[in-house]
Amino acid sequence: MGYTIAQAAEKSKLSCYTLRYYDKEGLLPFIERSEKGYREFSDSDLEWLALISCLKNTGMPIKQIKEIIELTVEGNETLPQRQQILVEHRQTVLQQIAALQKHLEKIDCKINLYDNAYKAYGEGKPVSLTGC
Amino acid sequence: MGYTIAQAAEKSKLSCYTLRYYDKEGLLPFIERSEKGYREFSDSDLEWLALISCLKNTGMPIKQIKEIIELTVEGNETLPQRQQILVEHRQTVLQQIAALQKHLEKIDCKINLYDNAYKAYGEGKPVSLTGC
DNA sequence: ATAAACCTTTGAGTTAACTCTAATGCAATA
DNA sequence: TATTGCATTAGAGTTAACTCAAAGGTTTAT
Repeated sequence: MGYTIAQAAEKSKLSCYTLRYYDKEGLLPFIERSEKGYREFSDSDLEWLALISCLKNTGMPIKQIKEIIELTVEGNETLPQRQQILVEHRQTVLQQIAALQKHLEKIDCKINLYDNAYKAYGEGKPVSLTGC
Repeated sequence: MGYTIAQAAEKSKLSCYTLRYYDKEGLLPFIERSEKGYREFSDSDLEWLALISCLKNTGMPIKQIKEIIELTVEGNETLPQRQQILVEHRQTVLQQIAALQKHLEKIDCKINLYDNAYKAYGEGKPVSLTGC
């Protein structure tokens, strides 16, 4: 019978609104409909949603996610292209992690600076916040 | 004399539009003005911009960045509050990195799966994309 | 059988963070 | 001194990704 949209929303941790929006944007062409037009989500649909969430949460725009879906619909000949998109996206994720780590260093340095500055302030010495 | 907005934009790698927008939003209360009303950015202003960019690029909303600026304007008594905001933000950055690393694992796993799937497809065997 | 709780669609509204346009003024140069 | 290029402002427009409201049909429980 499949899951209702509310059940799929709960399992995927997305809202019903978001699921309908994704459907409207062409991200869910594989979802079945009941006689009366209700969406019926299968377990494999939920796996797709997990991949979509993964890509979205790593900054892939919905338009590019849609490209992968469209290639998937075309069939197995497109497996290399789909993989290529993932390989390129993998690189951007690595870059995001590296950037965050660099930013983290700066934040850590600032936190230290604030410690020193507050001590200096308490002792009536000149307070400096520069250095990182 | 200080830097013009175009020079500050170049150095900070932000656009003039963005700098004016940040000013309008209250993120740059320390910027001086020339007689004729032109902004004059100092080196210390550029350091502030670097911190603002760091916080923005780690997902801090402009409203919260503004809070830090406002505390700074209040004086040295607010050093502990400002530090506290950074300490809490540090935690969110750690969580972002952890989340990205988890997503990266899934992407890596999918890339592998596509390899196997394409081989199976080439050999006329059943193609499966499930498993991660 | 009727109310409550689902589902549907279309299309409008929201939010953040820009991004640009228009009108205007100042500055540097041929 | 006229043109070119940079500066200013207010306010409108853009974009992505939702988020919701309205109007209606379906299902479930009393």
